[in-house]
Amino acid sequence: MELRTLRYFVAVAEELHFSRAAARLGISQPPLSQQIKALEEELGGRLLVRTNRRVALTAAGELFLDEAREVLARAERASRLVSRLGRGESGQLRIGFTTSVPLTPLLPRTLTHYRQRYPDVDLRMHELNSQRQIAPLLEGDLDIGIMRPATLPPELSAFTLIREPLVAVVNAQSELGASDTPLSLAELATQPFVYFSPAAGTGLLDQFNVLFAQRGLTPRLVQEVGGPNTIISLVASGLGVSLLPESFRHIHIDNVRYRPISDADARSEVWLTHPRHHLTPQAQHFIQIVREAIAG
Amino acid sequence: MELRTLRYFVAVAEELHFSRAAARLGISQPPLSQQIKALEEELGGRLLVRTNRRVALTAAGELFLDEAREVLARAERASRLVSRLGRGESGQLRIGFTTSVPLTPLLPRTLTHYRQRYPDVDLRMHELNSQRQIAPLLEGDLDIGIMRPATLPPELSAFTLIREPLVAVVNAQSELGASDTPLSLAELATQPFVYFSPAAGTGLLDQFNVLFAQRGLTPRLVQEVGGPNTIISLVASGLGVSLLPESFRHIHIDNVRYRPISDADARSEVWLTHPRHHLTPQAQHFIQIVREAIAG
DNA sequence: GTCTTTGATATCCTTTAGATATCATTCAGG
DNA sequence: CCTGAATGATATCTAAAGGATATCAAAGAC
Repeated sequence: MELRTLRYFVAVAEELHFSRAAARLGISQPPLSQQIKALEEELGGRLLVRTNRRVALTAAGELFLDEAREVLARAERASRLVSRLGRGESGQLRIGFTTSVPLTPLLPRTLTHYRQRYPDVDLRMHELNSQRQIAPLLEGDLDIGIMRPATLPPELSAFTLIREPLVAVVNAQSELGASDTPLSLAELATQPFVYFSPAAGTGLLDQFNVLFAQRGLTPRLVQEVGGPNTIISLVASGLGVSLLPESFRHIHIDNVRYRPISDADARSEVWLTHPRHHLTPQAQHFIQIVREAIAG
Repeated sequence: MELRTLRYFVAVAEELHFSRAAARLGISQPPLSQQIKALEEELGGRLLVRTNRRVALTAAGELFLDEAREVLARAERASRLVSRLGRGESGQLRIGFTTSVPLTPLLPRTLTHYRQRYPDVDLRMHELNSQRQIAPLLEGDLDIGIMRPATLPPELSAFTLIREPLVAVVNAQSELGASDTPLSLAELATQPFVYFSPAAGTGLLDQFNVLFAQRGLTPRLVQEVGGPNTIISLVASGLGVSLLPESFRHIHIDNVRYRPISDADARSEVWLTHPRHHLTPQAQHFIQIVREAIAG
């Protein structure tokens, strides 16, 4: 017994007429008669009484009609549900992101598009620093990570979403805060620094260290903190200077001034990171949309 | 999508191993891979992730596994239910019978056998006189009628279950009640008669009329009654004589004596009547068993 | 009685499922 | 790091099942 058989039987039971049912099914009448006959043989009893040019259901046929409809409905429902899920039109999408990412227009814009295109996907956003996104990505607890550059295990793959210059964060009342002109890293390194602690897990710290090390500079850290907002606050209070991606310019705080960096390699990136293989369809769609947003 | 596809998918999802699943299904591995692939294409998404010699379910696959099991279970249930009903192992059987029938051992014996063989059939016995069984038989409200000979419409068919002699029912105190020897219809016809009214609907009345008319006898009816028990009671009270099938001998009432009839054609029959075509399987089985009981 | 309707039957063809042989990938173990 | 076993994918062929066409048989309708 196959679903086709059930579809055929339901058609005949509804039309009570083999030829009409066959036309409805888009097949010719003889195979339909044969299929019904085979079904009756398999079940071991008549489902239809073919009498004097009239077709009627037996008691068994009545019962089977109900049951067959039920089975077909369930099968169709299963197909629909799984199809939607498999096509990434439902289900969920779990995205990790760092603090700085919502400051750029790219992510909000992408999320808006994605929501419009896939309104039935349950979108779960998790604010996590770069390091803390890696384990969930590996374990399948996160589908996509949006993070600063980091050393990734080979199971993860990434591409650059945003490339932005670094800017100096200085106190407006301080010596360096007197101007808006570009500043070199060497100049900046003369000042006491407020920066992330290694425990903060951000990829920016690595970049920071590399940049200064390449120039033989060792800035004096006066305070290690956990988050960029704290950095900016402490700069505002005059504790020292800092170096952050340009998107933090969106954070306006009294007494804080952002100055461009003249060094050409003082740039930072935002990565989209994902498991190298076996992306969920939802994640594939998200990546598709984010790529469109970058291109457009 | 067919049930076979679902069975295949469930096997793979349970084994998480194509070759083992194929072995379990009794097919070889390549067609199984192809069927799963085709299923995934139809649904528009992956159900299984084939990674490094390990097979795992996707989210869509997990969902589809549940759904597929459900569909298969329902289909099997439908098949089982309908099969039982269609084979006459469940459902119901409605039998009409006249008053005299339970007096013979045939019907109780047949019912016992039938119940043993088909314990799940809902057996409904309706005590109805011969005439009143015809309409329900025609309209499908009765599957089988057990009745006295009657004129049947062509849609009904009958065969003889029991052939039994008629006996005179006489009052023990009366002149005819003095002996047990055979009596002729002519002798009996000299006495006042107690018999069925035409409204009683019994086939016996027709036979009665024919028997006497053939001999040019016109017995004097002193009382028309509705049922055989009333006839016997009235004979007991001395109102007259009567003529009944031998099975009524089982009814022992004081002052009533049964005497054989010497006329060879003074016999009656019990018929099993049924719709000529389209017997339900339950009815077919009952007829089969009743025939065995007659033969054995 | 003849014609039309309608399901069943017979035969052939097309499609699809399944078998066999082989390949590609991966991972275990030396 | 290389070799070999394990395992799913691919290619090709065969067998079976589904479906089409032609025709028949039974039963009402006129």
